[in-house]
Amino acid sequence: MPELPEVETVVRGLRPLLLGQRIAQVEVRRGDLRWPVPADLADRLAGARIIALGRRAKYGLISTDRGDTLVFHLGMSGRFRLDPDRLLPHDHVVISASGHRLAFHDPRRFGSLHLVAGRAASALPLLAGLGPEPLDAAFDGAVLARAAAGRTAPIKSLLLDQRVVAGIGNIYASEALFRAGIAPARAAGRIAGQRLARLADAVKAVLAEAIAAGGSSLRDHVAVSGELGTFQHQFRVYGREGEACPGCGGQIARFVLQSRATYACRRCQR
DNA sequence: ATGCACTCCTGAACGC
DNA sequence: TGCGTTCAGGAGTGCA
Repeated sequence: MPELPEVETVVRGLRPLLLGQRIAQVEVRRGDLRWPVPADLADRLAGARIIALGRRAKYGLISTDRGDTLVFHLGMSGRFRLDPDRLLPHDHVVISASGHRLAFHDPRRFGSLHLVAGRAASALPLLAGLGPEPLDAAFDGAVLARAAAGRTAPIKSLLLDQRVVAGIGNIYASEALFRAGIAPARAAGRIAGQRLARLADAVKAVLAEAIAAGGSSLRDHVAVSGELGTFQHQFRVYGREGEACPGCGGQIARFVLQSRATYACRRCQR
């Protein structure tokens, strides 16, 4: 569930708690997440001071004064529990810093923790293949046009391809396509450049609004504080099968596109 | 190179 | 009430 806005919300919650703090201890209680937790993770983090927190695509980045960056991915059900009274099942990794204790909690274990040398997100091999950040100026209609040229795959697949643009997931793909008036199944290579420019703008708008709302809390996402995001109340099509389209009043359709639930208005989106 | 089905995992929701 | 089934989906893998 966590897409870019949710990860951004989590990082913004972690930053004031952790910035400048020294990590006292890291306990790996269960290491077989989406990828194995590095065996030396605890040793390399213990005693280090946290000097920066950031985000790249759906990855959170926690850098230390030892030149390492702890990279986390929340997968679908990952979250951080702040100062837990007691540890629960699925609290896989516990980070104890000077002032706070954080448990990385992930029932489905689609999330992951990595430790990489270096600090600049662009230099981290793990993140090397990612496309531009959608909210950066470097992402625009021209980027989409280049990626779409000659492609017969649905435009929604392109939005979900992290090599094309990094951070969009299933929910915001549907929302952005609705705002741009483009049918999710339309072949990417058969969309005019002007419409792709509109799509890039729609991506930026929906992500920015979602960040401002603290992300979307459907099932699993919560901020570090425990606060729920509210953007799910502003979805125009996602999860609204059969409801009235905010554009034309017709019924919003749900269909499966490449084994992903997809929501769209057949009349407004072409 | 491209497209796409499959896979991992668990809990919630649903149907009988 | 209780059981079994379906669904949710990020992203890597493998095949056509």
